[in-house]
Parts: sequence; structure tokens; C-alpha cells
Amino acid sequence: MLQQTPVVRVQPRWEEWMDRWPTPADLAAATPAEVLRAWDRLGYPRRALRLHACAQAVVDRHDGAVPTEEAALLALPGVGTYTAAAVAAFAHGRRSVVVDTNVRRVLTRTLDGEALPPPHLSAGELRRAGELVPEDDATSARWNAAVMELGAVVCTARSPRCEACPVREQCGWLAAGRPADLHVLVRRRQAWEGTDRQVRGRVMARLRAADHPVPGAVLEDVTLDAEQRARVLAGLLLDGLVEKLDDGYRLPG
DNA sequence: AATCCGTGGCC
DNA sequence: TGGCCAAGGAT
Repeated sequence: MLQQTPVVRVQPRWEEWMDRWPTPADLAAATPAEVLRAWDRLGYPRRALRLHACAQAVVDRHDGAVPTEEAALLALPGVGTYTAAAVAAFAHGRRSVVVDTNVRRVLTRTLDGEALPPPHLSAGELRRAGELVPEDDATSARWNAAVMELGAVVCTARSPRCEACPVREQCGWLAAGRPADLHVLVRRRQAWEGTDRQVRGRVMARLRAADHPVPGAVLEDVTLDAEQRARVLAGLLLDGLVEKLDDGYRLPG
């Protein structure tokens, strides 16, 4: 849930989720439609599907217990470098190298003297972060939590509180006078208005709200572009987010 | 390796 | 007001 989504938005949804599905086995027994409706507007609904598949994999491969080995975690659906490391460290107290957007920003500022990290995580960043993580399990888990928290609370992207920073004397970015972001030109975002992503979101919202299959004709107002509508529906079908019946579309159940 | 994938709040 | 950003992953 936390992948690319702010903690404050995730927390209430997570509380409801854990109340409804306390264990991997509970979640594994749900239908994708139930999971997608509970996910609601958290965004990137493919994550909901992967979390569901992850719960099923935990049941099938690990007897319902979340694995502690990072390699086993990494093999689960929707679990990548960051999530595997975070679960190993924060759930199991193991040594791992946690590199999320907060850690990247802290290391980029202190060590490189730049405002923000490059758009994509590099192997070099990961290696350098690993050289800083203490060797033993308990201290490394503490390190990971500390650096992440520093980035989340003090060394924030918008208005960093450098005056309250415990490493302000060692920060290359602060020493350089907090220069502006170098990557601002490279960082250009994909346009939003009229994109397939926007239309996908509209389709999913429509299907979450429906208690019967929605005929294709009723989905016409998600976009006036018939070609785009067909492309988006095909993509959603391919992703397993939508199911096609004779009388329309619905969440997969 | 570059792209694609949602949503909402903030300054 | 609108660009920016948020505990990334899969292909």
C-alpha cells in the first residue's frame, strides 16, 4: 500500500484492511472484486491484485507465514527490492539495505550535495547505501528506520527542516547553500489530462460502484475516443483488473 | 532501460 | 492555480 503512496493516506485504509483480513490466509480467500473494492481509491489498483496474489503465494509456498529470507520475499508478487528489504528489516529485524525515496533523498543531499536524487534508482546508489548499513541485524534495522525517518520527517522534499537536522554539520547540500534540483528538466512528468491512466481510473471507479455488469455502451462517457476506450479495456482485461461477460464488464470475481 | 501504472494534498 | 510529490514494481 505504501508503494508510491503517502503514509497518511494509507494508514486508515490499512487499519480497515487488517481488521477485515488479519492474516495472509484470510486475504487469500477473498475474491479480487472484494479486494479491489476495499482498495478503493488508493491508486495503482494492480498493487491490490498483486497483494492478493502475494497472500496466496505466502499460503501456497510458505504455509501462510511471511518468509524472513529476503530472496524468498523478493520472489513474491508485488515485492521488489525496497519492499523485501523493508519487511526483512522492520518485520523480522534482519540486516538489509532499505532504499526508498526518503533514504535516497537523505543520501543524495548529505553525500552528493544535491537537492534530489536522479529519477531512477541506480545500482550505484544501492551499493553505496549498502556500504553505510551496519553489519549486525539489530543495529542495521535501526539504521534503516532512522535514515528513512530522517527523510520523512526532517529531510523532506519540499520544506526540509535543516535547522532541526541531526546531521546538518555533515550535509553537503546544506553546506553548498541548498542549491536547486539538477534533474528538474529531466524529471518531466507524463501529462495527465486525457491519458490512458486517467481513463483506466474512471473505468475502475465505475466498476467498483456497480453491483451488476456494466455494458460497454454505458462506459462511453469515460472517454469520447472509441479507440482509447477499446485500448484501455483491453489493457485492464490483460491486467486482470476487469472481467468481460456477455452483458458487460465487471470486477473479476 | 525506458515506460507504464492512480490518486489526492500541498505550497 | 498547477506542477510536484508520495515507504516502487513489472515489463
